[in-house]
Amino acid sequence: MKDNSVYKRSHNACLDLIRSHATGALLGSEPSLAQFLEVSRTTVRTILSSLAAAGILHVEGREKRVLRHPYDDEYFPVTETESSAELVERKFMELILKGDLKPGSMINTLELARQFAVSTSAIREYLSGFNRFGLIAKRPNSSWVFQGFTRAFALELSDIRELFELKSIEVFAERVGTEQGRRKLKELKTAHIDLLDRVETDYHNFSALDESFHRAINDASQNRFIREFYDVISLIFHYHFQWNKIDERERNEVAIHEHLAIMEALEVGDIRQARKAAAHHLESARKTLLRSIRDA
Amino acid sequence: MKDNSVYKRSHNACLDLIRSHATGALLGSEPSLAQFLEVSRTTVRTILSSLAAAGILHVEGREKRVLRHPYDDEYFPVTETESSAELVERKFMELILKGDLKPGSMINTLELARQFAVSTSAIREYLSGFNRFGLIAKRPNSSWVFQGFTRAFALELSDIRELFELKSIEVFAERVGTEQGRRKLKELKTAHIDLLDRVETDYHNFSALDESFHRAINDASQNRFIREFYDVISLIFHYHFQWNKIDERERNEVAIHEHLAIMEALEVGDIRQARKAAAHHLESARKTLLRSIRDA
DNA sequence: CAAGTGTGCTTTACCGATAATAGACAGAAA
DNA sequence: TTTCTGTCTATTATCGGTAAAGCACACTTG
Repeated sequence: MKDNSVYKRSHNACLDLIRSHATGALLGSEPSLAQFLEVSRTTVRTILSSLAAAGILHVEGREKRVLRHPYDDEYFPVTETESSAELVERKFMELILKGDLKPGSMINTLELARQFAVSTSAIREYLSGFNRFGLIAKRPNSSWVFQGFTRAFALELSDIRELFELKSIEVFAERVGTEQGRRKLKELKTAHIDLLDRVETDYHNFSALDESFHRAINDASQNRFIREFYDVISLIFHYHFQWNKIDERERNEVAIHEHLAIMEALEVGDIRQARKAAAHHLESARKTLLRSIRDA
Repeated sequence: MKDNSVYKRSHNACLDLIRSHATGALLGSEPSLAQFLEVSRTTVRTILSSLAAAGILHVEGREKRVLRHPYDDEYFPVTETESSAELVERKFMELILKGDLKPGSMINTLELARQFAVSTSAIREYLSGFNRFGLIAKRPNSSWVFQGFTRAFALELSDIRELFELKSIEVFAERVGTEQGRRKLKELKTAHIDLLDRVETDYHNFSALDESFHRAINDASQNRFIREFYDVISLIFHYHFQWNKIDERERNEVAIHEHLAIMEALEVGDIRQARKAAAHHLESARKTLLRSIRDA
C-alpha cells in the first residue's frame, strides 16, 4: 500500500505558508494552492479539511481564512514526510559511502528490504534505476553486484564529465550573446561574488551554487543525455561530499575563483580563455574526487 | 509469481545441444551444462529430469546418454520462452515505433498492463529502466509521458554517439598495436568482406555485424558510461530498423564499405584517416536515422 | 463565462505472497 | 584431492491487491 507522505509533506509546506500570512488573511483557491504545493487538488482538499478540523483555518465555500498560526508540534515529523523511494535512496547512498558495502560484494535485496524496513519491490525498483550510475551491475536471475566507488569509477566519470561540459560550454558561450544568456551569466557571477565575501562562514553553501553553475552550463547543451548525465555527477558529489568534509573551505574557495575565471572569460567573449579555464576547473574537480577515494 | 521461461528457454537450447550429438553419446556434467546454458544447476537438473522422462536421455548417476534426437514438437513454443520483462520490452518498442503512441501522450501503466497481459509492476519496472533512453519522462505521482521519437531525439542521440565513438576510436587505434587488438580487427574485417560477397541475399545479416563492430570500438574506451550508452544506440537501431526496411540493402552495402574504410586506415596505422572515415560513417548513420523519422 | 468547488472514478505507489531459480554444503564417485 | 551429485536453503521475478493521490466533469459562484 501507499503511505501518505505526499500529504504529510504538503501539509507541512502548507503550515509554512500559513505562518507567512497574518491571522484573518485568506488563502488562495484550491487550484492555486495545488500548483504552489506541486500536488493535486485532491491532496490540497485533504490538507484543508485537516487544517479546518484542527482549528487553524476556517473553510467554507471559497473562504479559507487563517484562524491562527500552527504550533510546532502540528507539523508532521520529517521522517514521515519521506517517501519510500526517497528513504531507500538516502539509506543506500549512506551504505555505499560509509564503506559498509565492499567492492565486489553482492547486494541482497531481501536483506536490504529488512534493513531499510521497506518491501523488496521498493529496493528492486531503486536498484534498477540506480543502475545508470554505473556503480552496480546485475547478473540475470541473480543478485546485483556492487562494483565499488573506485578510482576507475572516478576516472571514467570525470572523463565523460569533461567531454560533456567542454562541449556544453561552447554552446553556453554562444548563448551569452543573447539577452537571456547575459542575464543568466550576470546572475551567477553576482551569486559567486556574494558568496566569496562570506566564504569564511558560509562556505558550505557552495555546494548548491556549484550545482546551479554547472547545471546552467550543461543545460545549455540542449541535449537530454548530457543533462541526464549531470544528474549522475550531481548525486555522486552531493552524497560523496556529505561524507568527506576534508579541506571543504579551501576547496570551495578555490572552486569559486575558478568559476569566476570561466565567467569572466565568457563575459568578454574570449572563448579560448573560457575553454582553458573550464578545462582547468574540471581538472581540479577530478583531482579532488580522486583524492577522496580510499583504494589505490 | 515467476514463470518458468528460463527453464523453457534452456530446455530448448538443450534440445539443440542434443541434436548436435550422436545417439548414444554422453552429455557433460551438470556444472558444465549449467555454464554452457548460462543457468544454475537447479535448472539443469530440472531439464535433465524432464528429458529423461520424455525418453530422450538416459540419466543415471553421472551418465547422461542420448537415447534419441528430440522431435520438433518437443520444443517449447518461442512465446513461452520469453520472460515477462522481455515481452514488455518487445511490445513497448513496437508500440512506439509503429507510431501508436503519439508524442506528448501519457502512458497509462494499468492500460499497458492489460494490453500486454502482465502486472502493473512489470510495466512500472520496465518504464523506470527505459527512462535512460530519453524517450519518456515522469511527473511524480503521476503518469509517464512519451516524448516522441522525434527529430530532436535523433539529433541529440547522434551528437553523443559521435562524441563517444570518435573518442573510442582513438583508444581502439592504440589497441591495434597489440596482438589481441590486431586479431580482433582482422576478425572483424574478414567478417565484413565475407558478408560483402553475399550481400545481395544476406544483407539483413548486417545488423548483427554492425552491432559487433561498433560494440568493439566502444568497448575499447574502457569507460562504463560509453559502453552503457551504446546499449541505447543498439536498442534504438535494433527496433527502429525492424520497422523501417526502406533501402535496407543499399544502406547496408554502403555501411559495409564505410566500416572497411575505417578498418583499412586502422590497419596501416593511419589514425588521421581512421578518424576521418569514422566521422564520415557516423555522419551517414545520422542521416539515415533522420531520414526515417516522420515528423518535420 | 471564467474560475472555483463537489464528487466520483482512475491511476499510481507500495506491500506481501508464491513459484522459479540460484546457491551452498555434505557426501559420493572418479 | 578434485569434481560431481543430492539435497536443502536463500533469493529473485512476478503477481494481485489496497490506500493514497491524481484527474475529469458537472455544478456553482462571482
